[in-house]
Amino acid sequence: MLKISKLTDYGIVVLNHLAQSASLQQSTDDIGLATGLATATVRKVMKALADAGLVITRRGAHGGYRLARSPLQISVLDVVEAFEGPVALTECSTDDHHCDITENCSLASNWGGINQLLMQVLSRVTLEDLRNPQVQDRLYRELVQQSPRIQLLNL
Amino acid sequence: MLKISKLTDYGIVVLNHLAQSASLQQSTDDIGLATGLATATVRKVMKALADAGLVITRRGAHGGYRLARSPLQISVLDVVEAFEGPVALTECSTDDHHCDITENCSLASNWGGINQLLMQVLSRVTLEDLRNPQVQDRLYRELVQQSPRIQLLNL
DNA sequence: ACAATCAATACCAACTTGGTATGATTTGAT
DNA sequence: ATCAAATCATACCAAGTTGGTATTGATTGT
Repeated sequence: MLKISKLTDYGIVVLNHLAQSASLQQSTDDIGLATGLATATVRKVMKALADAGLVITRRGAHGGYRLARSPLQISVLDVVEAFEGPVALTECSTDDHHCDITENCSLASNWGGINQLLMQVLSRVTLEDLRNPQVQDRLYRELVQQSPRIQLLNL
Repeated sequence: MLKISKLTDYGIVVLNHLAQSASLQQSTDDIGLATGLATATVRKVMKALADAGLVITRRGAHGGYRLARSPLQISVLDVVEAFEGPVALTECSTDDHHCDITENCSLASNWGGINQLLMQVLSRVTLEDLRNPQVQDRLYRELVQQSPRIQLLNL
C-alpha cells in the first residue's frame, strides 16, 4: 500500500476547496457541506492544518478558516507532515536510530537517502499542481534541471 | 509517518543477508539466527518474498532460500510491493477510483502522477544500492539524465 | 448577554499489524 | 520404506492505529 491516511487525504480535499474559495472565510459547516465530510470530521482535519500553520483560523462569530498562504506555497509534503508527522520510512530513518535487530544493519544510513528523495518529490508537488494537471511537466523540469537538489542528496 | 511496514523492513534485511551469503542456500533457522528475527517471523517474511518471486525456495531436507536474481535487479519497490501490494497513496490512485466523496474531486488524476513519481524513485533504488552507499550518486544521475522517464509521467 | 464558532479532549468501534502456533507436505539420506 | 529436516498453508490473537463522533469549554461579534 504505502498509503497516506484518510485524514491526510481529507486535508488535501479541504485545502483544495479553500483554494477555490480564495480569500473567503469558511466555517467548518461550510467546508463540511462543500466537501461532503461530517463537520465533526472537518473539525479534526482543520485542527491539524491549523497546528501546522497551513490555515489561519478566526474564532467566534463569523469566524472560520482560510489558507495561510498561496496554493503555490503549500506542498503535498506540508500536508502529509501535518497529519502524519515527519516522513520516516523505517524506524532507522529517524534521527535516533536504535535497531532492536542489533545486527550489522548497515542499511540505516541509506534509508535516510531514500527518505530524502521521497521528501524531495513530495515537497515539489504543490497544492496548485494538484488542482491543475501540469504537474508532470513542472516536476520533470524541476527534478531534471535544478542542480541545488544534489546538495540535499549528499548528506 | 508515511512508513513502510516492519515486515517490509525485515524483508530488506533478510534479502541483504542473502545477498551477502551469495549462492548459499539458507534455512529459516539460519536466517533467523543471522538477522535476530524469530524463525516463525522469518517464515512469514520468506513466504511473501517467495510469492513475489524474489527468492527461490527448495523444500525438504537441506532446503532453504536463495536470491532469485542479482541484488542489482531487485528494487526497493519490488520488496515494498511484495509485502504491501501495489503502491496507492490514496484510494483514488488505484484503478477503480470510487470516491465516497462524490464531490468534484478532480484531484484523482493528479494523485496518479505522484504515485508514478514515487514508484519511479523506489524502483530505481536496488538492493545493491542499499548495501553500498553510492545510492545518491546513482540516483541523481539516473533521475537527471535519463529521459525515458518523461514517458512514464505523461499518462 | 447571546449566539456563533473554534479549541481541547476523550471515547469507541473497526481495522491493521506483528508475532506465534499447528498440522500438512515435500525432499534427501539411511 | 522410513525418518528427519525443511518449507507450506492456515489460522489465531494481542496490541496498536485509524476513523469517526461526542462533549464541554473558550472566544468573538452583535
